[in-house]
Amino acid sequence: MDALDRKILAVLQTNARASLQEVGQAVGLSSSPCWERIRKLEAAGVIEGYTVRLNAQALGLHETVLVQLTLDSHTDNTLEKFGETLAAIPEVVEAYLVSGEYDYLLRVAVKDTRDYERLLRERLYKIKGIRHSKSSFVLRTLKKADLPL
Amino acid sequence: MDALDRKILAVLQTNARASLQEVGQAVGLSSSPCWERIRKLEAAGVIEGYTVRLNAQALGLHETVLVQLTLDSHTDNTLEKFGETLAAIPEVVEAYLVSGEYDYLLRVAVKDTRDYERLLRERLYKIKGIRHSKSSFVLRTLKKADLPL
DNA sequence: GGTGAAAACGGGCGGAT
DNA sequence: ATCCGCCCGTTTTCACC
Repeated sequence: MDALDRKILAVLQTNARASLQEVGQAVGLSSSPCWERIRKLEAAGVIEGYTVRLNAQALGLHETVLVQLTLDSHTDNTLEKFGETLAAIPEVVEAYLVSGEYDYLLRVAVKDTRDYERLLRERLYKIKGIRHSKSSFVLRTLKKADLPL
Repeated sequence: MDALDRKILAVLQTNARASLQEVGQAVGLSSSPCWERIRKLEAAGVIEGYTVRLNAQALGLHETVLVQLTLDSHTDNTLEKFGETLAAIPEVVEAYLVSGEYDYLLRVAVKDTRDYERLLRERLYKIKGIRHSKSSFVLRTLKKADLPL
């Protein structure tokens, strides 16, 4: 992982479909060594995969909600079960176990507030051991950036 | 945007580098209409671009911090200036204006706690008009998923 | 670790159904 | 609107530096 690798990653972050020649040109290399480096970055697990950046609005996902959760118990078992439960809820896009006054933060993407109410009632509140929950609706997304390199 | 388009998007979410033939096979179409549909989804802005999923750990970004911020003022001007300031800080990966008891939530990716302390001192605390801030360190990432389709 | 060229592959566009 | 096939660019390999 040298400076050239980071440059390559930066290019791929902005356009993962750039041809190897474009990548090479951008970093000052020909296509073959670029390909070799990318292959190694994939093998090393630095590159986990390639995705598409989608417009949530265009897909009808008009509301994003940030949910703070506190659980009753904090055993290994609880954490694992909770993780599995969240994994099964497609609307839960991100989930973090955090330090501080609450335990978990979720980012949830839903069609509208009615959809969120249903999710809360039928999915989240059905989870055993939730002591407390607080929902904050996203009013505006100010930034959504790639990882700093 | 029909069911086929959603299927195509689902395939691209898991692997944006899948060949058109692979995508076609997965959705039950040949490559040409797939390409046509993808082109239209790009033109319509549903597909905003293609990125690479990177392993933050492997890049030396060992800490993720969720920062709650409250500002003094809430005018249009304040919001805009604040947005521009955040845009210039590469470690700020996500930033939301939210409803509730605090105003903004940031997700910040840094090398370590020392790095975060520097960011806080040299960048965030330099922002005029911050009334309050609260940092929560991510102890475990439970989920990082694509948008639900 | 880099280049450059050759072979294999897939994307991009026509015409037919 | 989907399929088929042709052509050209790109990916991937390989011998050489």
